[in-house]
Amino acid sequence: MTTRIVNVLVPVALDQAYSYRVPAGQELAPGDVVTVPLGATERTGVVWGEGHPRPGLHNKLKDIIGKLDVPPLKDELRRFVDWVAGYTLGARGMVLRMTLRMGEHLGPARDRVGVRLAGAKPERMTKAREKVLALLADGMARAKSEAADEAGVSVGVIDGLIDEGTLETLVLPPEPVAQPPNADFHSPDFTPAQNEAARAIRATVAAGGFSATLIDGVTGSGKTEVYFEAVAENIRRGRQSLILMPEIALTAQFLDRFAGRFGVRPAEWHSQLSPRTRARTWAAVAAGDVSVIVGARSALFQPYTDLGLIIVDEEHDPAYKQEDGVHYHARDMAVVRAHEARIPVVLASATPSVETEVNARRGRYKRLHLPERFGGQYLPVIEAIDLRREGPPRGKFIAPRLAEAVQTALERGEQALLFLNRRGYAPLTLCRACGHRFSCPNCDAWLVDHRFKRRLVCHHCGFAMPLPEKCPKCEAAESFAAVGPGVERLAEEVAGLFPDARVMVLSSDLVESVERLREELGDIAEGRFDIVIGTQLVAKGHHFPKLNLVGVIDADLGLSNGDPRAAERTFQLLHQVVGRAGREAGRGLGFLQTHQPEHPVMKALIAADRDAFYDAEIASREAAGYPPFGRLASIIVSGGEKHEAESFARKLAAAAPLDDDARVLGPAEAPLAVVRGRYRFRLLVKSPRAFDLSNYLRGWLAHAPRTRGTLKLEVDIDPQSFL
DNA sequence: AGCACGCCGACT
DNA sequence: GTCGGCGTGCTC
Repeated sequence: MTTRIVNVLVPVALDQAYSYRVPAGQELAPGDVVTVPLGATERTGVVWGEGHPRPGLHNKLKDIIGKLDVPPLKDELRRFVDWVAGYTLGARGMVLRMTLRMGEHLGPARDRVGVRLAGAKPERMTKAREKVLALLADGMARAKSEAADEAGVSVGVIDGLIDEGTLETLVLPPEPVAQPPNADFHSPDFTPAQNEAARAIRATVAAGGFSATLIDGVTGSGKTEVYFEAVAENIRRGRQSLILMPEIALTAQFLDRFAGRFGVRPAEWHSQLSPRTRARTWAAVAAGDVSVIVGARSALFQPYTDLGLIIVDEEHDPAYKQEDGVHYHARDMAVVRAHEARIPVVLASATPSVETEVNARRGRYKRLHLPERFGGQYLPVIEAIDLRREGPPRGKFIAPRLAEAVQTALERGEQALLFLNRRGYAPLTLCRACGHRFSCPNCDAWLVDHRFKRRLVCHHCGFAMPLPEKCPKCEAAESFAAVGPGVERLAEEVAGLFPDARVMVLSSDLVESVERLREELGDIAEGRFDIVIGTQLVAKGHHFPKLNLVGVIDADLGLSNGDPRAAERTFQLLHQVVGRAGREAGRGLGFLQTHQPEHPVMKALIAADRDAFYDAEIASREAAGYPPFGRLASIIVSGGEKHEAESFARKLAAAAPLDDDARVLGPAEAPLAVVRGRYRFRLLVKSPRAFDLSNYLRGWLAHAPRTRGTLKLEVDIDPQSFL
């Protein structure tokens, strides 16, 4: 009898599935999760298909060790893994790894100890014991810790009652990861526009099959409530729903909103889950016990048994792009997965990505437009402050007109937000005597002065040093000058202008913990601060009812870096930030301090003419052949030695196959030429939209020289940033 | 990605 | 003389 051979994909950096012998009597099918020997260790892998005996490999074949007691990965998911690997040029094993990140110990869940009344009265009665007995009088079993909590006593009391025989213990079934949501728990009051959108999206879900829908509406227009209707419809049909969010937007506030609509909180999936919860959630998703999961991008790779709907909230958010390991864009892959599974995908945004906007304009995506804010929420009036004509005094960063507006807000007892997307005190420190500039020893970047922490810090590698007494070059004392503003410096200026105002500075490096940040945001919402100074941390999340004024200190900040998405990013970020003004009072005011008020981004924001921005941006992308009108890939070659990295990048470029449709640009020094002591060179590949760029790159790299030593090569299809 | 193997510098 | 640094190459 010949032994059966199967191919098993292991979650390591291998593109190939390896062949293993199936022990006699072992039943295996594609998708089964198995343990196999690999090198010196054992790994968990997935049966990817039938294997065939290959000469020369005979005596190398090892036996499958065993099969795990979890549901097999669906064909649909395996195809998705293959597709993502093929598209991104990542090793298939590394893509599979994302679906198997479920915690190592998938074994049976730890027993939960429950208690219930057994009968016998305790010899000694105490207040605490009375409380426990009263609670358990109904005869129902409860988890030990729950019973203690609810009775308001310590577990010691429970243990005492168990010892006396008053209570008995039993093994409780494991607690479900999430309770089943109720599609009809609460029916929201909708405006006519929302009603129409909700009706349309329910119909889309009911129709089934692949479709892509953009829910397009400003913050406060009820996008979430509308896509909840899609989720509700999908729940009624008994299928699983995935709601993707940028990690940072996955807040308690959102989970509560979900609970308000569906009666229970959804299951969560993100990087901060404990290993145990991770494993249980994975198993529950694979078993079909979870109906709705809300998660960050990695939730896309979960082993759903019957996924019926994917929502991508804030679809334009740059956080959807994974920049390390397998480079993938979760929004794009969500569309692919939906297509693969033949289910609807819903994208939601107030400022869609240009890609999505183009798809909506061309009718490839259905657009559901939610035109206005509801519940007394209004859009702010936006004005530019032309820094060439009415800029602040030298060394200051708040223009007189903005300062006046802040003063007015304070007099009215309202809040003001000053937005500056730059951490620290000043982005550059130089010596006035000799011109020496402090730069990072490991990176091609200036050291940022962080006065609160009394350090000069590199934002790319984390290098930090105290500011020396004297200039390290010319030894001049007291000669340092801070150049440019950061939020800390802005706080100093604000303290000088408005000495009585209560000021809060919010910046990621000043955040101690997520809970602390939540408290601080809560404090702001409740009006315990007058002026908030913040980086992009303040752009999303909490709603501040008393905030009516937003001042953008440097609206041009993101525009200058030669990145093809700079304008889009800036528009999205500033739109979100100024949109925070006046959501309740209806007299929101936003100021953009800019050197280029005629820039399409500024003009569109000021005129509240979003379409004007998209028109201009789409036209310029089309003219340049940039996405979505063409394809783009970047290859970063890096190495510890500059010459070595550069010459390898040149050899790589020289090895590029000739093709009329593929243009290879570079190598050029990457915009961040040195990071963490590694020299970086970048190649860009441009092609028409219809060209299979992934395949071209695969062919190229297969015959390109191999990296040696410290050299590293990173391929990024659809790069989102050129850094 | 792990992990072992292997070849050069400072130490119980 | 060995311990251990991490560069290189392999994993059915």
